[in-house]
Amino acid sequence: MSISTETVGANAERARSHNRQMVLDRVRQAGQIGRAEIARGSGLSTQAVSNIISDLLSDGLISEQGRKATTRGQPPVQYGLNPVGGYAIGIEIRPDAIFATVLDLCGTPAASLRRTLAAHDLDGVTEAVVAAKSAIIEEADLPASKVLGVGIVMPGPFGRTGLSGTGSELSIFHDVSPTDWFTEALSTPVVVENDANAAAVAELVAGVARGFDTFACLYFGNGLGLGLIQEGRLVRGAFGNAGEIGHIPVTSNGRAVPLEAALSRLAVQKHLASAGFDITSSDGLAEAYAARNAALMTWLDAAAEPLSHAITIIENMFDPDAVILGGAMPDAIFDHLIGSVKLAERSVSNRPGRMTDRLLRGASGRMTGTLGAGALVINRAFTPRIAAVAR
Amino acid sequence: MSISTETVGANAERARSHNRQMVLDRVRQAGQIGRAEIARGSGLSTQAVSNIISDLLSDGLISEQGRKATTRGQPPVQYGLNPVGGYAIGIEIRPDAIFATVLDLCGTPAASLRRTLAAHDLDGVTEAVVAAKSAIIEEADLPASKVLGVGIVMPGPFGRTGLSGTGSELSIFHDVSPTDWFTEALSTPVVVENDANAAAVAELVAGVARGFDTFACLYFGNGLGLGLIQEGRLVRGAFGNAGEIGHIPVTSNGRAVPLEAALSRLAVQKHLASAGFDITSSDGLAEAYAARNAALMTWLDAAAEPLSHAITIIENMFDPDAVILGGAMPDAIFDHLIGSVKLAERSVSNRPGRMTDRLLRGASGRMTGTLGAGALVINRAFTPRIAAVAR
DNA sequence: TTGAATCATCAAGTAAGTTGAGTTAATTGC
DNA sequence: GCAATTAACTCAACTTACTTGATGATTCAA
Repeated sequence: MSISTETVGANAERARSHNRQMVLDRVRQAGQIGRAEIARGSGLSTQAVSNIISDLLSDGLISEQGRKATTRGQPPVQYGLNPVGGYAIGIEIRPDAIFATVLDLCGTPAASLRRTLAAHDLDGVTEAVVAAKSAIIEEADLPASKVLGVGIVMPGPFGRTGLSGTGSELSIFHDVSPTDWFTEALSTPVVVENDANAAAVAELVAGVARGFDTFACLYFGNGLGLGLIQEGRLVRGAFGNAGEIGHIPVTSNGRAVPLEAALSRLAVQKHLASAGFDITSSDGLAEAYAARNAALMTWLDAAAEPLSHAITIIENMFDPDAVILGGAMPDAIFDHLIGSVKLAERSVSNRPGRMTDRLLRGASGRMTGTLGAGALVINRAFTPRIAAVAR
Repeated sequence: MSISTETVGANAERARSHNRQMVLDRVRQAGQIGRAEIARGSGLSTQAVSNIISDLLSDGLISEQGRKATTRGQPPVQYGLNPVGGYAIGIEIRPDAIFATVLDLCGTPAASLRRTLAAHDLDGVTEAVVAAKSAIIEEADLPASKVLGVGIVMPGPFGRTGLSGTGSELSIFHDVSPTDWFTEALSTPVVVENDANAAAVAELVAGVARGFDTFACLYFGNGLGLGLIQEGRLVRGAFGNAGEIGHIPVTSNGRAVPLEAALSRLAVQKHLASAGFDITSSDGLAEAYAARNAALMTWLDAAAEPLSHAITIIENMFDPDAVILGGAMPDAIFDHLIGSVKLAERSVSNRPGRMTDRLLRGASGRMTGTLGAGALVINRAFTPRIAAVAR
């Protein structure tokens, strides 16, 4: 049952689709770019690029944006993404609610909604997801033709593993492929990932990881997850469960505990509860931090070390451009952690002449999971597909 | 200076090259396979596959191997790799010596040699590598046209990092790209990787990882490295230094030490030395193990725990098909470790219905680095290239 | 023995990229 | 100010490599 990817052959049709997505991706990465420049960078002739650009123009995915002043010669016409050329729907399934959002091509949210999740069986969840899709399409008034697909984010790990029962995973999908299931139920292209992977893609598409090729996103959900991007693609593992960093044992006060017992949203809530504070919302945490709540500050002091440990593991295992913190914590708390953590000197990431900090705060805020769901779809629209296709 | 990959456009020429490599890879993976089956699996027409097969036949890369008995219809002609259709040269640069080998298309060694390495400056090393290449070509009597390329393995990490000076890395390449340097010096296609990555590819091409898509190879060099394969490709990190697992701190006897201080070839040698045994060769270790040397057995007992810890980290971070042990340890010692290590229950890899053990011993023996150097080239010959090209 | 199923080849057709000549539009240098 | 230079862009013919559909080959099953 391992996820497997298979390389497919190239024919004219697939080559065209590949080239279209490649050109689109170059336009996105550059912001504005001309045809000749794309041709130089891609190894295609300017004529081929010209034809593809004219396709993309008539599909409304890109728009002409003036000419660029150059040193000599005819100034190249610049093209940029047309944000309203396509939309992605992102749906996040949380234990208590379903969140849905619509992102435009640039990854900017155009609408969003929240529905409490009553039933937790397969049919109930499916129905809720289908309803959320219809509702958000209606709310944003999207023509069906502009919907690129639906991204769905749910807690991992997927399938039966040794971690089953430790988190908030959806056991209703233990024996059903969620991707196949929702593709069927929604009759649309569907991408399914866990929250940490989605957060990483959100940062790649519209966050601080724009321009990065290889990075890691340490994600604070209820537990602690890790989204890994290598050469612009998700590192998913053989069964889609890579990045379960929260379950790595660390020693805390001489005892071996899972990392997420020391470093996660639940960990801080538990610590605060034991000090008599019942704080469960992000706003509550932000207020407590603003008020310099003593229990919270103690926890933050204690959290710096396991965080440093986690980052050392990530850096030495992945050699990323940077590690990004994301998820269910107020920005102020992330900033505090980033300021107080002592990064290891013995790390492959401790290199002279770095262009960015080793540790960054994500830009997607606390809705990063839902935004990430949409970002998965956007990302797929920009990813050329000859070579490997998941099956 | 980060390694960057760039997606290129598809044209007829690149599509053909992609398809050739894809077909070749399917032939390799299947052992024996017919044209129609390749067509079904690849999404190409049988006619297209037929044309490519006839190309590969006339290049001598594959051979006809009879017809397969089927239930009905004309029995398909089967094709398999022709081992003598191409050769890869693998060169491993160790601190004290240079090893070279020639592998045929199936990854079987055809010749090998060892040269002591006198000079350690850039020119000296370069000269030795160039000489090793000529010598091994002469020894194996290879026609130039059949040489697919040269794979070079050297200790990492590459470039200036926070780990500089802790291992046996080649500091002469701190400010030169080894790939560019050797491509120039050898005027052949060159692939350069560290020993752990090469070991992983060796297992993928001709070892126990044949058929795996996503796995990890824990490599005992002087230190401890990790080679990661995800969807058939190396996970290299932003700067080619992913997998430096040996530098992750672990607690041993209450002190934080790098993992490789507890678990590596140097670690066992040091432990034996402190007990009065001067054992530095693999044969020596194997003898000591056969004799149940008390100091060695103590070390092995103590090593089980850090090994278990390392595997837990790898499994939860990568969700691999399996973890493979490879490198500079006698098989008997690996087997002992595999038998004695207690794998964590709380792991994404602890799943019901597994097809393989979670922990396997590599098949390449102690020359795995050198074999891996060749395997890098073999692997590249089978990897379709539209999509991403390193630059 | 005939029909179904599958593999295989041929020849014509087609999609998509390439090539090379010619046009457009800007800067540079006299 | 004007010609030369440079670079972007377009058109039309050409090329490559895959697809399609017809035909034949080979085997098993009824």
